[in-house]
Amino acid sequence: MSTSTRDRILDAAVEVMRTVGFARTTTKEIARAAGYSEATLYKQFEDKTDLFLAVLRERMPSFVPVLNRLTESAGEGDFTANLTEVAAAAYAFYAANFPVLGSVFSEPKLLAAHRDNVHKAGAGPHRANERLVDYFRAERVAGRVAEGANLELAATILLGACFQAAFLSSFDGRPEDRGTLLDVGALAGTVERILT
Amino acid sequence: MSTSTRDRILDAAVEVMRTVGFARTTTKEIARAAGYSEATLYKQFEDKTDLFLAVLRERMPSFVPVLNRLTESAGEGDFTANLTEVAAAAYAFYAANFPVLGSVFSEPKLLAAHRDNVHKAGAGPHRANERLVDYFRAERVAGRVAEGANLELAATILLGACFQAAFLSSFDGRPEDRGTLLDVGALAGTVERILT
DNA sequence: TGTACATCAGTGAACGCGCGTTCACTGATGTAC
DNA sequence: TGTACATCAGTGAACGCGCGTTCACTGATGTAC
Repeated sequence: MSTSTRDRILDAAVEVMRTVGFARTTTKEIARAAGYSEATLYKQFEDKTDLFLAVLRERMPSFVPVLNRLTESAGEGDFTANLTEVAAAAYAFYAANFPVLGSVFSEPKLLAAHRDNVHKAGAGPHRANERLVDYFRAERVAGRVAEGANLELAATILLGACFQAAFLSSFDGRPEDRGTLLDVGALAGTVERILT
Repeated sequence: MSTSTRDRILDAAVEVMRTVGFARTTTKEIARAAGYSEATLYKQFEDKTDLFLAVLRERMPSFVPVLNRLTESAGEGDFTANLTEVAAAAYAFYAANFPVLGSVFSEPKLLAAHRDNVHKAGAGPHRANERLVDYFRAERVAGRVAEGANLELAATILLGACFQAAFLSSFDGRPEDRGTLLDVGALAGTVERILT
């Protein structure tokens, strides 16, 4: 089972975006990286915007599966360890994708189209917050989260801290130094205290 | 005292960036918005990158002054009210500037040059976190913050929550709805509890 | 005062370049009889 | 089996356009005598 032409183009596009940046991601560069002529891109996609939207839709990973898995096994494992896992996954995701995510804001038309796509699919960046709240709710049922706790705020705090730390390390050009910039363990501990 | 040609160009550039987006901010558009010919841009700036760097350096506001003022009057006023003020200022700043800030990631060369500029000036986005820690430290001296509190984490939590909320509202295209997306008062209260 | 010249902010029109996009084409593979 | 034709993934070369940039120029203002 070899990968399709379309898949190879999408892979090439996301690689070019990551290496030379969104603004320099031209049809020529994508074709070159994919090993096809530019004309082939236009057999697979209507135009450049269509190709970009497909990359955004089909090549952006997510850490929502981590949240779903935790929700299913709520009440099990060490609570702090679970929160640490969420924070680490969130940080890794944001740090890996901040440059691409941010770049989309440079083309308002593309951003609007992507937002509509994502909205129709019931997805979007706010989805992570909602799913984290779902997990907290499940833990509340399991008795590990207090009744009066502000779940939305706790989720914003946990993900927001990871998001900002990822932004700072992307800005400094070193997306790897997660340990120095954010102590995910301490963050998890603090969020746990907020929830209990 | 009329504004200089240079100032008018910078004002026009930042306006165009905000209205049509970074990718569509061409020399033609800037000249048009400023009321000059394109040639005039090149009398004031070496090239387009030089102009963009000047915009980033001289036209990006900051909420650091808010933090400095609070630090100077540490121990005064209501602590929660102070934290709420910080959160509101941070949210307003991030929401207003996220599109431009994010767009810079689309041009890695520009990002690197801006990072160096900002680094030489002793500034940068991490500066807000540092100055907030300074404020917390001053409040610790004033007796309103506990000795063992993790000040860096508290700062990341406060600013990170604002940052992510600003991102979400920018993504949804409505940078104004601060009230619905983030309860700055509840956030301030939670951060205060972390610190005491 | 008038006159000659220097300075300087600003411009119209052109430039080469690289972009996204298209078109007529090729050559390999599959199919019918 | 060979032959004639259809299909289809992929391309080389060109296209018009809008970009950033430059150049020779203008016309108003300042200055010297």
